[in-house]
Amino acid sequence: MKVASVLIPLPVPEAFDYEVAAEMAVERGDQVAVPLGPRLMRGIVSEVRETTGSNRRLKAVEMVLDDPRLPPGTVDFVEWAARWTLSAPGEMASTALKGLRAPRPKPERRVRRVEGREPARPTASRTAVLETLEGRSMPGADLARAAGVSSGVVKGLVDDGVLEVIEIEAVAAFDTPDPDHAPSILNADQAASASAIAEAVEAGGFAPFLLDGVTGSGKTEAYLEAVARALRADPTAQILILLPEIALTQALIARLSDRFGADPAEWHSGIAPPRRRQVWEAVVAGRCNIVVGARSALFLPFVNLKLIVVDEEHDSSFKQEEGLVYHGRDLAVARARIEGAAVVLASATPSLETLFNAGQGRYRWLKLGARHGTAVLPDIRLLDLRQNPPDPQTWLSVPLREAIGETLLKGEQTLLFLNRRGYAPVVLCRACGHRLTAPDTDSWLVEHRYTGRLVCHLTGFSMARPKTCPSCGASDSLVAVGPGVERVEEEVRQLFPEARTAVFSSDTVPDARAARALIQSMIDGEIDILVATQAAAKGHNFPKLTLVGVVDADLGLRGGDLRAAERTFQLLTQATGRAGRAEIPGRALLQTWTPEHPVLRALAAGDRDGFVEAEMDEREAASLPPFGRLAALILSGENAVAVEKTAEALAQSIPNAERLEVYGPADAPLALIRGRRRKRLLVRADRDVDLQGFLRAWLGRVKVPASVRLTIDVDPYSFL
DNA sequence: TCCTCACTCGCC
DNA sequence: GCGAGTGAGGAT
Repeated sequence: MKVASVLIPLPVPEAFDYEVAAEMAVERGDQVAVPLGPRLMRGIVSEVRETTGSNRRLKAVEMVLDDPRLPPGTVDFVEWAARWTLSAPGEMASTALKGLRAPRPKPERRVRRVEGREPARPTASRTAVLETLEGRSMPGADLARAAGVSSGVVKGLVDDGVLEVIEIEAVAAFDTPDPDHAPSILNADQAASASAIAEAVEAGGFAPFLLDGVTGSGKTEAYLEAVARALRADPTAQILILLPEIALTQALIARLSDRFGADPAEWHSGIAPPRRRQVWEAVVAGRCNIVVGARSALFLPFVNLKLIVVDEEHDSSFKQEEGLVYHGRDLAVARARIEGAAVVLASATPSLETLFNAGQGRYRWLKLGARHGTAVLPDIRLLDLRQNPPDPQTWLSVPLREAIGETLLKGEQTLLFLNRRGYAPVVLCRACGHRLTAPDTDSWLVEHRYTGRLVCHLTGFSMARPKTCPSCGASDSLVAVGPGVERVEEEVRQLFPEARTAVFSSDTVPDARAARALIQSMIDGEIDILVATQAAAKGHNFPKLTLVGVVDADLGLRGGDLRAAERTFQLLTQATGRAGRAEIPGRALLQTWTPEHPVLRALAAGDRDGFVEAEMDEREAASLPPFGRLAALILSGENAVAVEKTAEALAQSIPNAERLEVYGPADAPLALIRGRRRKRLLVRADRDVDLQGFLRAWLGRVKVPASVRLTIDVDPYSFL
């Protein structure tokens, strides 16, 4: 008997077996319809085998669906990713079918001439229509407009049988990229890096690289040259370029279009579903060479994947925290290994994990030298707020104000960086000290003056600012505490009323189009002072920007997060790297209360190696990543007792293991979100311990009731 | 004694 | 994810 294992998009731990009728041709990767209980479900065949029968009576595969078969590498990858993240393989598999959810784009209806038919009554309008059409076909409405007649005339000709309506299936054409369209002139470092990558692609097989170069050193040109050479060697090669954020895709797509004379395919959650379907079908058919996308593009059904680039690889946006929990960078390396492809992790501030792998020789380390052209790294200085404290209720110290004024006088631009949305991060009552929070949630409400509302950044809850304190009832007692970008902009406008200011945050820039518009007006010099969250710290190039002021360089160094120092270093490096990218040298001023902090000292000295060395030593001493591995278990539920009991049950059944410890259960830092109690356990293991195996054994011993949700986060980034 | 509702389990 | 099965508690 022939049996197929089928991955079904449900939270079940394994594939289900189905009998395959003798005459039915089924292969691994096929999409099939299978009965499950009373329903029919779409599934993906993970294995087909001959058996002599089984204990269990199997249902039969209903039919093989007409949709494309997933390539073997895609199925391997999905199964590996499910094992790695301890998630249901069928759910992981269904992410590889995301492109098929939408209907195909509607076929276009056009009219064309029917051979040999003439209008019975050739009026002037009808003749005009037929002359406009000539031998072509076009949409009826367009034809009527072009001929200067109403659409009724065209319809009349169709009714007469002179014209006929045809439907044209919209098969998206992806132009073939031309590797020789507009090559860049590379410096020696760039050329050497591009060659190393290209040679690995041509040789075939898994080859991981770290492409390491400061902002402006030309990483993009280097990897695009490698892409060009890969395409020259194999015109059917497929290349995936991953970016941490959708907002960055447009700029890269424009560069790819310039370089290759063809638009790459774009893939992320912002793309309309019918278009996604076109991209998905083109990728699986090998009709599309280059895809630029967010982390979900890793699950596309590539048939000849040769190279993956993970740009800004250190960016924690690659970590998906909701639904399936995975890290796009780590999965990119895994996919490359499975497909036998090259993978390039590119960054000016690589993650410690990647630096560790490069240092150990697991990744080839490609270094790019100085900035392109004449631009030099900005002069970075710390402003000690203990010596220059800002006035009460203001956040800009005198030296920073003076620097902004000088920059303004010279007609150059300033970026003030503060990684805090809204007007004020906390609203509290002066009468009773109560801090306003969202209902049933432990996180503070942030005041937004533009919208006049108090917003919870965690749950999205918002409310009008109350007149009286909800806790003690005092009136006019609520005060906004601390600065957000809106409040800093208010201060700037008071100090420099003549300056043109703008705020760049996810509130003022809700989508990619708005981001592009704001970035363009910055480039065009229509803004003098831009106050921005991290949304503007990444990847953009502002030629007239010469001053970057970091309002609160200590933000992010507080708190016990494993990666707090690393993240701060990366963010501030990116932010200060915005200054002076063109002809004019730039400077960066960092306001801090702790100028002696090693991260800030390393930053001011431009000493990345010094920072990395110090941070690596600390991690090694504590056996934390990259020297050890972590996994977090988060239990949550509305029933606090059930959550508590489950956490206790887990703590009671920890399997024996060497070189591995379990911490907790403890209240999660945000112990209450949307009325759900949260408990957390943390596992630390040495690098060579089978962490996933341990977790599987552990979870096999404990029954988690349906009222409690268990989230497993292997290699966690967020410690909430 | 019957009915409702919340929860649990299996689905191949 | 969904439907069938189960058992406790309430109204009749």
